[in-house]
Amino acid sequence: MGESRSGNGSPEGSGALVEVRTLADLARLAGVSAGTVSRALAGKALVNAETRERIQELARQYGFRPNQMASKLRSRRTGAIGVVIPLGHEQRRQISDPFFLTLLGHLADELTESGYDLMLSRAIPDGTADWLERITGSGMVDGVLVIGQADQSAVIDRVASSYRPLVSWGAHQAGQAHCAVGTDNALGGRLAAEHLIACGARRLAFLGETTAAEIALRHAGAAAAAQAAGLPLTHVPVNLADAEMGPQIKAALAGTGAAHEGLVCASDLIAMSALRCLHETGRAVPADVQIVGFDDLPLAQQTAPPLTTVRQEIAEGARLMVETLKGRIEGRDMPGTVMPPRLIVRETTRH
Amino acid sequence: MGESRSGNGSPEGSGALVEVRTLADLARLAGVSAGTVSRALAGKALVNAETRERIQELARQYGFRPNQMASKLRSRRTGAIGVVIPLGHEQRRQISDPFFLTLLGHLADELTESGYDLMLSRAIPDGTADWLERITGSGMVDGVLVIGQADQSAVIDRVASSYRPLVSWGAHQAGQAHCAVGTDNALGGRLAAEHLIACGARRLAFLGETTAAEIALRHAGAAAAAQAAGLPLTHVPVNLADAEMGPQIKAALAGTGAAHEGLVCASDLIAMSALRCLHETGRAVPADVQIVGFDDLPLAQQTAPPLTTVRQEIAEGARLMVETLKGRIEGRDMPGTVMPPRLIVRETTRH
DNA sequence: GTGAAAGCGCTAACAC
DNA sequence: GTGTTAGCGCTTTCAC
Repeated sequence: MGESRSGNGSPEGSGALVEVRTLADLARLAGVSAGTVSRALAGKALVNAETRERIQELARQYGFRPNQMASKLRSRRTGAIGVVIPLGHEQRRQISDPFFLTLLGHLADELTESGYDLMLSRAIPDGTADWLERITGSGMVDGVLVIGQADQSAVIDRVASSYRPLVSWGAHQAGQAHCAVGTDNALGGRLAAEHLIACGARRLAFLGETTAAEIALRHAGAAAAAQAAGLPLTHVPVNLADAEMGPQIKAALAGTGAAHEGLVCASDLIAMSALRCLHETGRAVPADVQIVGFDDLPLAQQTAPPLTTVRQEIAEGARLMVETLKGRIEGRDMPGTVMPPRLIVRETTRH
Repeated sequence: MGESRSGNGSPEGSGALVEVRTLADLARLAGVSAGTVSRALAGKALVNAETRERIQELARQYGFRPNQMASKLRSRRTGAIGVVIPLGHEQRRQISDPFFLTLLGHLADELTESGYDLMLSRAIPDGTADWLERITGSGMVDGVLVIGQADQSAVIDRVASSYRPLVSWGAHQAGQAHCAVGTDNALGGRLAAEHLIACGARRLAFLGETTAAEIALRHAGAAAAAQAAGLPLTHVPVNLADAEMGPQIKAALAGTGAAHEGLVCASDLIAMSALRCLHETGRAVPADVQIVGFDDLPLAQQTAPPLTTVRQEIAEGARLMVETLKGRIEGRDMPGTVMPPRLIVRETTRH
């Protein structure tokens, strides 16, 4: 149910009440066949310019738009891209991560630009692993973008092995079968830790849970840098998705005997939380504790003090994802991309 | 182009390579008719339980999923809701407002919960006013949710007059024809200003551009409260969508001869910017200047000091929007809702 | 340049 | 219970 038509079915300035919902209706009005109307509305060249104009004008008057379902069924092209956010088990049933949301915004822009509609799905991988197939196999989309792999890399791999037009945002791991666009997370983690070390921090901690591959790589990079410098790096697995990060962070920071002087945060959001915890417990940033975030979301500039962070090129990443996907839809075998991260030095480190 | 099937077309553990893409294919395999397969897969009761199981098992083996396009065309029910974000002229071509993104996340949750897909469109109302009709009239969605009216209230009104299943987030204005869910913005603005006044602020300013009706109402509410108290309220029309809010705010605050003591901000984002500007220019919050935000986004708790703000119930609003839309899809004439705002006192005011 | 006809893959009457 | 039939509204050969 639910009317799916706009327009009141009457031509402007006329009292006639002809319902025109189909090509055939309009064809009758124009005195041509449905085929001609179809061609005219599609702007095909084979139609007499004058008839085409007339038909288009008529369509405008009656507010007629061809039914997309029928069109897509017939032409076997949906013009839509599925965008899926797999929510790992650790997360609440809520799309709220500002990084994903920002990426989503950019994807919406890129897809619209390319003439695609965007079908958004929130997937909760609960037991049965067909959350992705439900989208790839629905016949509703020409391709799929997966925002973040969470802990579902295996599922994505499996599906991608037989469904080509799929690109994910995330990490590249050894043996990974699916096409991904993302940042060099290990390098990012290393940059962050090295910067802290260069700024004089000696006791380091990494804040963030490492079930997602991306975060694990950031941690590994930071750990490598710490080891190279012969310094300790504590791992504090705070949960990203949670509003109650504060208590976790405080507990963790208080728990260790030694006060940490340098915090590598798995995301800007965690960094903001840490910033606030330190503020509340009376420790000065960057004088007592130095902090580096990850992502460089717009809000990283708005914190007080502004956040030193490892930038991911989100807009560029969105562009690449869509470009790569379009290539794959056309049958080309586009590779993934690893983008270099960039350290943005602001005021939470003593540079 | 673009394969839209997953599965490799062969049953698990068998070498057979039968392509099963249609109901007819599966019907042949199962030795029944297409109609029966359709009923079995839809879980209809009229099918022999045993045949149903067998068919479903077969479908699973071959990774078969009925084509949604065909299904929807035939059943005249799309199972999708269009979500549109009209970007007013003042904004960049980018969905980035964290309030909208947060609302979008909640809408995605609610719609998924109700079994609907979500078709996201970014609409740029450029000249021709058919950005909404393109969605309502496409036959692709059972209903439409509009996130924010921007300066397009007239267009939404016009479309809504003949397209019933439409609900927007935003303001209720006199003479408004479309169904909206939103907060009592004038009351919110009043609460903010009254609180500042009660906390001792005497020179007030409202930060935010008022082309969108919601913001205009917040301003009006604040202005009314100021007038009732016999106090001045300067209007500083900073642009919401812009990363360069900082300079605008600084210029505006520096420009006026008198230093403002109380800032009513049109959004939490503007409040964060103001917070930072004041920090940079060495004015203490809340000692010198007090600030009230609007929205109560999660990040309002993360600022230093945490933001006093006027809370909008975003999750509840999303739930209401979907509930209202579902009613309208079923033909009921659901009214809109005005939700009460709530002042959340944190640390940017001297309560 | 235009019309007629044949489906796209599915669902829903209607028979049996 | 299940098969058969007739479309959903459009696009696209194929004639003319």
